[in-house]
Formats: sequence, C-alpha cells, structure tokens
Amino acid sequence: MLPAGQPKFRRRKADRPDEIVAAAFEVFGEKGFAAARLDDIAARAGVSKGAIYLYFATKEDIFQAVVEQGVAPNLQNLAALAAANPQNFPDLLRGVARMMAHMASTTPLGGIIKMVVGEARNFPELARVWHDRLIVPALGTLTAVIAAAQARGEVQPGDPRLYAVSLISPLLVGVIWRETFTPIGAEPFDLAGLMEQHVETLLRGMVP
Amino acid sequence: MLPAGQPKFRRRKADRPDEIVAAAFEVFGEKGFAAARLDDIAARAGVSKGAIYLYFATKEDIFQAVVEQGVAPNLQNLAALAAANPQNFPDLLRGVARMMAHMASTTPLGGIIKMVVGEARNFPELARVWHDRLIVPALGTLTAVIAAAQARGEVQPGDPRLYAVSLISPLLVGVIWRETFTPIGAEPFDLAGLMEQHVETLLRGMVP
Amino acid sequence: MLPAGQPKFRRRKADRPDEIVAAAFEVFGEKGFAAARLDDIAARAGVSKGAIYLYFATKEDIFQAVVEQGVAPNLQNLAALAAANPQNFPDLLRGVARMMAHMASTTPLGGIIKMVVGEARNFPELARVWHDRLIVPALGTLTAVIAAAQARGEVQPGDPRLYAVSLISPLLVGVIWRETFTPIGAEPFDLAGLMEQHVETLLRGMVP
Amino acid sequence: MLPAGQPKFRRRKADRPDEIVAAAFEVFGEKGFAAARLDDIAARAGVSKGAIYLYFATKEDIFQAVVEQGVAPNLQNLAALAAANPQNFPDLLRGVARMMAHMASTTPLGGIIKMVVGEARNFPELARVWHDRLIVPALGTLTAVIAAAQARGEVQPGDPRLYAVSLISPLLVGVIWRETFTPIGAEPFDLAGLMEQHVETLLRGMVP
DNA sequence: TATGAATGAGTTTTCATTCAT
DNA sequence: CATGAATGAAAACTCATTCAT
Repeated sequence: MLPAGQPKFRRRKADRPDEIVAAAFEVFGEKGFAAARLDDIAARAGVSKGAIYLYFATKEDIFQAVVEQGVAPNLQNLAALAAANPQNFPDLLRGVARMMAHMASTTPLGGIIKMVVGEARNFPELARVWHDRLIVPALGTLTAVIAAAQARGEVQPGDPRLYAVSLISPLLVGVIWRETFTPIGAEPFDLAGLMEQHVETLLRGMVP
Repeated sequence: MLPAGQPKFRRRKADRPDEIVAAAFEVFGEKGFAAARLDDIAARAGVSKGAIYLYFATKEDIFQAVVEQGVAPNLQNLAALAAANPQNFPDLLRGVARMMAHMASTTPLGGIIKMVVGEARNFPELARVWHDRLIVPALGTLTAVIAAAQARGEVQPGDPRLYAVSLISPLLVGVIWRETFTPIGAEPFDLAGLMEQHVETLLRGMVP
Repeated sequence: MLPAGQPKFRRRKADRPDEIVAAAFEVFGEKGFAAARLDDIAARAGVSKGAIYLYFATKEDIFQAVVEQGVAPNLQNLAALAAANPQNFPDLLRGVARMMAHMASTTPLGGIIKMVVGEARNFPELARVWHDRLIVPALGTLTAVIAAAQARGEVQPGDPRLYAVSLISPLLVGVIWRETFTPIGAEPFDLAGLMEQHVETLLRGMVP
Repeated sequence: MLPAGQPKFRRRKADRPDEIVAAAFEVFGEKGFAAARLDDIAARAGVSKGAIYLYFATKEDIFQAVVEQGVAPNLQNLAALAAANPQNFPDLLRGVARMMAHMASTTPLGGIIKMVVGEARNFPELARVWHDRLIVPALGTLTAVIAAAQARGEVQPGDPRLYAVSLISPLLVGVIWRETFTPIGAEPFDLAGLMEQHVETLLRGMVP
C-alpha cells in the first residue's frame, strides 16, 4: 500500500482522509450514525479530534463519505457482472451468485447495508445515492439478463425483476444475519453454501 | 395554547404505557434509537416528557418495551404455522408464504426489523430476545417441516435450514426495501406477488 | 396517643400534619433538605403526595415546621434547667449534664442538629430561630449559673461562657458522632458515660 | 460579552482540576451536595460546565475529590502530633491543643466537617474515609498519649478515649459554630482562647 | 378532604465543533 | 497541518407542584 521507498512508519498526509473514513466506517457500522462519537473515530484513526475537521466540515460529511465510498468498489463488480460473457444462462447465474457471495464474504458489505437501511430516513440523500447508483443498475442488469434468457426460452414466464430479487435475497439476509445475530452467538450461515443451494434450487424452478 | 375547555390533565393511567410505546415505536422506527428524542416521543404520545418517566425509567427501557412488544404478535403466527395441518407439502408452503406476506403487509414489521438490525450491536439483549424467542423457533419450525417432507421423499436432498432461509429471504428484503427505498420514491414491490412467484419457482426446484 | 373509644385504625384528620412533620423529620434528617423527596415523605407518612399540600404550601414550609418543632420540646428542658434548685454547684452541674445526656439519648436531637448545621446557609432564618430561641437562652442560663458560682467563689476565674461551651461540647460531638459514624460501623460512644467522666473531670478543674 | 482581547479558551489543563475542586469546595460548603449546582461550580471556577466533565465523570466524583482532598492536609498535622516529643504531659496537651486551634483557625475545616456530617448518610464511603484515615488515627494517637500518661501516674484513672473526646470537643463545636451561627450575626468564639481555658481546666481535673 | 397522574421548569450530562497553541 | 482543552447547545432525567377525579 505504501509507496516503496517511503519510511514505513511515516504516514503521508494524503492518507489521512482515507484513514479517517476507514475508522469512521467501523464506528458507524457498529453504533449507527447518531451513537457514533467523533472521539471514537478519531481514536480509531489514530488522529486527534481536531484533525478530522481539517478534512471534513461536519459529522454528516464523514458519514456521507463513508457511505458513498462504499458504493464505488461495488460498482466495479457490477460492471464485471454486466460484461460477463453469457455462455448458457444457468452457468451465468451460478457465476454471478458465486461472485456476489465472495464479495459479501470479503467486504464489509453488512456494515454498509446496516447504515443505509438504518439511516435512510435521516439521510434520504444517501438512500438515493445507493438506490440510483448501485441497486437499480445492479437489479436492472440482472433483470435484463433474466429477461433475455426468457426471450430465448431458457427461463419460465414470470416477472424478471421478481426473479432477480428472489435470486439475491438470501445473500442480503445472510449478510444481515452475520451483522446482527452472529455477534450474540447465533449459528452462522455459510454464505457460499447458502447461495449455491439456493441458486441450484431456483434454477431448477426457473428453467422450463 | 390549549383550546379552552380542554383539561390540562387527562388521567388515563391504564392506556398510557401503550400509547407511549406506540409513539416510541414510530419515532424509533424513523430516527433510530440514538437520534430519537424523548421530546418527540412525548409529543407524539400527547403527554409531557415527565409523564414518560412515570412508566419507564430510561430511554433504553422504552426501546426495550418497543422491541419486545414486537415479538408477541408474531409469536401467534408462529404457533399457527406450527399447527398447520400438513396436507401436501407444496400447499403447506404456499399457505405459509401467503400468511407471512399478509403479516408483513399489515404489520409494521419493517420498522421493528430495522431497529433490531440497527441496534443489535448497541443492545445485544434485544437481538438475543428476537433471536431466541422468534427467529430460532420460526426458522426451526420451518426447517422441521421441510426436513419431514424430505423424509417423505417430497423434497430434494439439501440442507433444510438453508431451504428455509431461501424461502423467507425475499420477504425480509421486500420489507426492508419498503422501509428504505420506497420513501425516496423507489418503485415498490408487491410483497404478495413477489412471494407467490418466489414460492412457486422454489417449489418446482425443491420437489424431485 | 389515640383518644380512647376511637377505632384504632381510623386515623383522625387532625393528626395528619403531625404525622407529615414526623415523617419529614426522618427524611430530612437522613438526606438533608435538597435531597429529600416529597415522595419519600408522603410514603413514610402514609399519605398521598397531594395530601401534603393540603397542610403545607411548599417543601420549605415543611422543613420550617420540622426544625421549629424541634425547638419546642427542648425549650421545656431549658425551663427546667433554669428552674433547677441550686443546691451546691457541682451537683447542679451533674444534674444538668445527666439531664442533657438523657435528652440526647432519647430524642432525635442529632438529626435536628445536622439539619440546622447543614442548611444554615440555605435557610438562615432557621439558624436564627435556633440561635435566638434555644441556644442563646440555654448557653446564657448555663453561663449565668457558672458566673453565679464564680461570684460565690465556688468556681475558678475564667470566662463563664467558655466554661459553658467546654461543658456541653462533648455531648454535641457525641450526638453528631452517632449520626455520622455509627451508621458506618464506627464504635459508638456511651453518651451518659462520656458526660459523667467529662463533668467530673471538668469539675475538679473548675473548683478552686 | 467577553472583554476584547480576552482569549475565549485558556488551556491550562494542569491547573484545572484543582481550580474546579476549590470552587466546588466553596459551593458544596455553602449549599450542601444536592443543592449545589454544577453551573455555580463552573462559574466560580471560571470554566464552562462542559469543562468540568473533562476531569470528573459525575457530580459525585467532584464531591468525593473535595472531601478526600480535605483529608490530606490534616494527615500531616496528625503525623506531627504523633511525633511530638513528650516532655511532660500537660505541656504536651497544651501544645496539641494550640496546634489544633491554629489549624482550625487557618483551614476550612468547618466546611469539610459540615459536608462529611451532612452527607454521611448519602455518601457513606466518604464518612468511612474520614473515619478510617483521619479520625480513628487521630483519636487513637491522642488516646494512647493519655493512656501512657495514666500508666506513668500523671493522669487520673478513667477511660482515655473519653478523655480524648473531652479534650477536642470544644474545638469541633467552635468550628461548627463558626460555620453555622456566625454568618447570621451570632457572637463568634475565639477558638484559641476557648481551647486554652478548656485545656487548663481539664488538665487541673485530669492530673492527680 | 384525599388521591396520584401529569406537568414543566430546572438540573445533570453529552458531544459536535472551535480555537489557542 | 495538528493537537486537545474548552465551549455551549441540546438531550436525558428529576421532582416540587398542580389539578381532575
């Protein structure tokens, strides 16, 4: 991560905002927006409270940066999904599901989702950003793929948008479960296994 | 300020706690725990701030009451599920799905789920109550029904717990969607329609 | 206490104020004025909070009644002291000391003293009532007795007012000790024994 | 509001806690714990209310600091008492009395005593600190000195602990008087003169 | 009279934001 | 740029007092 040749423990100023956002992401994810304290964020970022205000004007601005920054990496995956070469439909769906399960397992998607869901009423703009920039395109792409398969006769009749929701829902629920109930000792779900069984079952039901 | 002839005091002790919980439910559902102000709850309940403290010792206690009160009504539906006469498996599943969709459409389940998910880290006890009293029994009953059908050869092999999650996930996602994105103008989902298509598709994939 | 012929458990209205004052005395004595809650007083008096306001206009009024009522019984003892037939001086002093020790042991004098001392700054009027009506007369009478004995040559030269303070101080300290340190497990003082030894010693030093 | 040129912030972290405790001591001494307002303490310390919470978590903590800080300076005097070279008993007692009278005249002992006595029921821990760390050692040392003198035949038989109380009581009463009745115009006592006459009288009664 | 639910002003406590250093 | 002590507005909580019953 650090540029080669830079002293290892000399933090570059340019990294500060990202470090703050990263720390803020953790704290917001754990406590929610209102319950998160600037003190905590500063401590976790290893900076003073005052330093945060060199980069962000208000607590809200930090939150916006966190949630908006959560959109970006997923957008790339979305592009990859759209560009997937469409072999046959079942394999495409399997590939998509596997990719999403991997993404869900390796990124802090759960924290982001909690924030967006929990603070949508207080920060409608954030909900809008997520809806417009990520969810609608992703759902739209998946819906289009399904509709195309229907047109080719590879998928049973039915609302393709609902098929898309059917497909991804267990992943979302699994991620939420991980954030909500696993910390209190609940039995966790294996996301990959869940999605594999789910997709196989759904596929058997979707193909004619 | 007060309309002439309106008594300043009302004296309806028996009703008050419920009124306060109802108001608190709304405010917590809109703002989350930390951002909710006692003033708002009091105003919405039509009482003074002080009156709240006649019935609840702290803000946390109100929140507990709200979330715990959300468990009870669902428990009845759970009992109904457990007592369903098992005719054939597909019809049983269809009945369950229809019942849950109806419940999700007519109760403020979404608000409760948002609260439980959003505040689980801050109030693990609440997550535990929901997990132990509602989710595990519900998921367990559904899992048992599926496992029984598997034993009778009516359902394909596979982890019955994962089948159960597959089944109910779109409902949860639909409810969350309603709370999160519908308020900003997103296209809503018809929960009943979503569940119907989902269950039919899944059933075709589950039966041998 | 109750008039004969009255049903035993039928409380007479006329007793209410006294019962309230008695309860208030306990609570004020334990908590001090500001920390005492009307709820506690009402509960201990066995009346409703509202009932208190039928007899007292404010919390301060109750406090005044408590402290002023604490003056009265002591005034009688003061009169007795003044009227004591003066035999010889040592026996007079012994009698006075014994009487005061008995009084201190059988009345809640400690609580009253704590109140007067603790709230003198907040309620100077109360300090004034106690000073003018009880302390100055008592100290004056004692001083006069000592001065008279000096005039008869029965007591060494010296400021008779200071002799008076020397005489009664251990009693006050003993009472304060009882209120302050005995409740936390400190070794108590036997007031009668303390005063007896004190007076005998002092007498040996006072007489020529 | 602020005079031009006055900085709004002061930055004197090291001094602050002591300034706050000093201000709190005054306010608690005047009003008692419950009636003291944080606003007053802050104003008297010349800081904002919020600044207090940088150093003390609760109002109780401030009070504890105040009362515990009152123990320390007296401990030194106690050590001096214990180390006094015992010449002959009367001179030792005279020295002790003079030292204590001086201490009582130059330190805010009266305020502290009022607090400890007035709040002992509400804060038993404080009473315990004072009892264990100051009063018992002091009384014990004095008692031992008297007992030793008795063993040498320099003091009449009698309970040495009671003799000790006899000795110091007028000082305590004088200090309490100063706090309670002098502010309302009562005739003050000259503590030094009181103790001198008291000790001389008592000595004449104590020696055989 | 008596009750006790209800009020609302007042107090403690929190914390985003500012600013002297 | 960076710090963190200090601020002050806002929020939770308390409780003397009121008043419909």
